[in-house]
Amino acid sequence: MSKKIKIKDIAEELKISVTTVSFVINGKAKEKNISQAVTKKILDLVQEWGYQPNSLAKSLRTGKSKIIGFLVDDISEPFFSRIARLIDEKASEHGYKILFSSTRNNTEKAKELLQIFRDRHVDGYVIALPEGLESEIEKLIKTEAPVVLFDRYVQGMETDYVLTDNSKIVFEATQHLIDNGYKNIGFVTIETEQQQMLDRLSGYEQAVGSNKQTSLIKKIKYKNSDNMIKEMIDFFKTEEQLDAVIFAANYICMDGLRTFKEMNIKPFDDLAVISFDDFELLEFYSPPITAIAQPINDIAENIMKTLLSRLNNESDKSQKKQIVLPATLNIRSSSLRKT
Amino acid sequence: MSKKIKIKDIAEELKISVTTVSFVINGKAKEKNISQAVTKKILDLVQEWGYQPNSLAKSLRTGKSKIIGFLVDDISEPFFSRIARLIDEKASEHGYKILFSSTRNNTEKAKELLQIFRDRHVDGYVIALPEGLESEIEKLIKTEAPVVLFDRYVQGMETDYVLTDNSKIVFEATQHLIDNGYKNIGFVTIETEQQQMLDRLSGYEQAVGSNKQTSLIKKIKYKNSDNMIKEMIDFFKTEEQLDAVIFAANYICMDGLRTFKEMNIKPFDDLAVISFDDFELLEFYSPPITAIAQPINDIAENIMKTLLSRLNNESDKSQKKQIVLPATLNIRSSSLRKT
DNA sequence: CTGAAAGCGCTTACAG
DNA sequence: CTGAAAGCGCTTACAG
Repeated sequence: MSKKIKIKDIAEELKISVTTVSFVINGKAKEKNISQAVTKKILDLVQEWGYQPNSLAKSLRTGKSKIIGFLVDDISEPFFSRIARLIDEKASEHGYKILFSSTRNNTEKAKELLQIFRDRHVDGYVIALPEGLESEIEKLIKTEAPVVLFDRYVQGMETDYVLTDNSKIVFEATQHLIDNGYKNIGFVTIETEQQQMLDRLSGYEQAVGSNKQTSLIKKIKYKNSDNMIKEMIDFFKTEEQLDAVIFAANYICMDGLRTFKEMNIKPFDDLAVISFDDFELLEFYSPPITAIAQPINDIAENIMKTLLSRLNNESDKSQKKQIVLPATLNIRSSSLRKT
Repeated sequence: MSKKIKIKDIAEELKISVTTVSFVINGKAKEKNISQAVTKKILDLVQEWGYQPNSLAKSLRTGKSKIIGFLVDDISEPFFSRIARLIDEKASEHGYKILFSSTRNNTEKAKELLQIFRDRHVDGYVIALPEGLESEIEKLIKTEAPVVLFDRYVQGMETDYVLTDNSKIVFEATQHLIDNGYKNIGFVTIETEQQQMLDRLSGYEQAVGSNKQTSLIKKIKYKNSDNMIKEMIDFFKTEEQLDAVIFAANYICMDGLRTFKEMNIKPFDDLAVISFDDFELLEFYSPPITAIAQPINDIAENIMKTLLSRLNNESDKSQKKQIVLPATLNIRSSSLRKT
């Protein structure tokens, strides 16, 4: 293996100073008035030897690590892993890499991770805010490092974030059911303070309310699948009049479908169904299930646009960017009008 | 925000040398015969001030970054993102973090990424080998940094790896179909040199061969979904005698299901089906589809066990660890015997 | 038992 | 136009 080449080696070989080499490598040849001849000589040798600056030393000196910390509940959730991929692509284009970790709904762990990220001098953060971490994040935001939140937010928190317009699209989804003649629409969500979940709920409530229908809400304490299913069976048994149901998130819908299996409920025939979050399964289910699709590409793009402009100091720091993106309702058979 | 504390600050406050502070912080108090009193004084102040060593400086000095590079085709593929989560968990327990990137089937990009990882001095690598990167990886392996491959491998390559026993489980799956009376079993795979795909194919061929059945293999050049579907339609139309089919991977099965939709083929009724890789959709499909499940937990565990033992120099470097784990056949309705 | 000092590989203010 | 040197914050061989 070729021994690691240092800037000093280049300088010595060419009998010039490391300063000059450093300037040229960092593209400051023009600015620093380095002669064409010297510049070329350096670049050629760099090429020939395949010199790569030691990024650790660079980071230590400049205080920039070119690393972005990505913090979510669980990287294996499709929504998060897709965002991860897209963000990584964009980041790579700009010389950044992503350090990720999953908090697994554990506040203590999340705090630790934040500490580790800080300790490793990540240049910026992309975070789906876990519950209970609000004050830590507030502290973090006061730091120099830019922070972009997504998916979750806290009302009144002054920071950059990128969200889906949860309340609006759930309003539309509910209205779609109402328009198709459904009169007893249930809404299954979890017991939580997470603002995005509350927004989804409020979209439902507004639609139901403005149509003078009764709201039928089931809030389940999220522990595990078994518990979710038990609670849902209970809900579906109690509320016999139900003719439609909206599941407020991916994992809730999954457990909803498990419940259907258990209770032998057939979407559309027995109950109209809409899922928040679209995933492949819904398309292939029989009948195919109507779903709200979050604009994953747009979300990732806006996260990175915001973050990069912060990292490059292109935007006014005191002016926070708060972006709310529209979602789409993918209408399939499960929510059609009964004829 | 509190100014970042350095080791020097601690030393000055306590009127001792940084050497002593460094020894204590790194748990070498005993070894270096630092007095109890001094040790306690230091530890208390570290606690009080919340001192965290600058990991960049530490890395530069020691040459260890405590970062593991994770390289896969696409982090958003469920198989990979699940492995990512599990690996991150284990790594975190040992003070390591994961830097990830997706190669997106782009050899050039993969090479770049490897270079970046090297440049960032990652301590170890976990890689699902992309095609065309064999020689790069060989080079990497000769380096000091430990490399653990998973999912993919190259025959004859001397390295640590963790694999699923592809050929055996596909043999079993094929045999299962044969035992259930199927006589014209097709196998849909992609045109590739990837060893794990060839192993799956060979499992099929052995089973079919040893039962004196004819092999019906469709190798599709992987470009995109549309192309896959087109080719599959072609295959299913040509091979009319087909009474069962095995899809050699997750994404092939997805396109297979799309093809079924297009052609109005119903699994089991029209064609017995088995998928390599189990995912939620298959369980909910009607009828539920039999699938080969890779032992994700075991894979992740073995990757990290191997990697950590290398990182700690606990195992003989010349002795490579090659682990092959058994998979499971989850039998569902799509492959049952026709009565 | 403890400390002064070199060095990891860079960048950059300063000097000429 | 170019260079000598300080310094980022650590660790550790060496000295006492």
